[in-house]
Amino acid sequence: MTNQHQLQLDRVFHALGDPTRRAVVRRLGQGPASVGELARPHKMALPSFMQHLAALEKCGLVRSRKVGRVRTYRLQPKPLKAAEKWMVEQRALWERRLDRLDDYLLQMKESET
Amino acid sequence: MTNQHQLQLDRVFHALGDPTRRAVVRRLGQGPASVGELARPHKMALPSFMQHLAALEKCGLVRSRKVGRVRTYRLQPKPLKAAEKWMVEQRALWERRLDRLDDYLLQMKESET
DNA sequence: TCCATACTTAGGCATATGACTAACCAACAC
DNA sequence: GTGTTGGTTAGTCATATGCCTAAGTATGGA
Repeated sequence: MTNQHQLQLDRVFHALGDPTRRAVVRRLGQGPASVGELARPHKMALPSFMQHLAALEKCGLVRSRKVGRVRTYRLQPKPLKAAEKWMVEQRALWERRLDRLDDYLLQMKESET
Repeated sequence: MTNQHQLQLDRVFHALGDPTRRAVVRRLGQGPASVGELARPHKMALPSFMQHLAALEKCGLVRSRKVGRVRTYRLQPKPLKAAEKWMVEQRALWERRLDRLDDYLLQMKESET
């Protein structure tokens, strides 16, 4: 695990730690959308909302392209997968340990007889 | 999805958005540990480190119990699973959409002939 | 050309975060 | 009971975050 990846994970998790930004990720799961479309459901000044978009783009969860005066955002799968991977790995380790613990306790129980 | 759950997710993701706290989670995956044990690998004043533990406990990722003068922390699986679930769901939606898109493009291609 | 649309930039402000030191308890261990 | 260990509280400080308003830019349409 390189430092770069660590920093990336930091940013991704931090980005997801906000309901507005998670809502944006959910929305973009349905397909690309413009700044205006994304902002509409959130009662928040546009510049404030754009900071959230910037955070999402900075951590790579999202990409944008401007055509004419419209900027369109789309979801980017890799960072989400990386974060998911981290959690799945953690859980795997944790569960493996509990399995070993079960074995151990089982052996204890058997050796009682 | 209740507001409570939202808030919980906010806190969990935020908690994971810090390398020190992720390291603690990884460490606790191996089994419970005391404050001192957890703190040792991190060159940071103890009170600073304890703030991280507090953050982890506040979002439910971790629980602690004090016996004598030693406080022992253990991992708590539920919130981690909740966060993982959110991500898996997101990815599922996103991939389903891409599948439909593939179908669509495929149909376009077929109708060309 | 003139106006509306769709963002963008600049700047300000309150609160939250993350780190520190210093001083403080509460159990052991002698 | 005196000192040591393990943790806790209190208080300070710098920076980051998240929101706002006001003003600016650039595109597209009439």
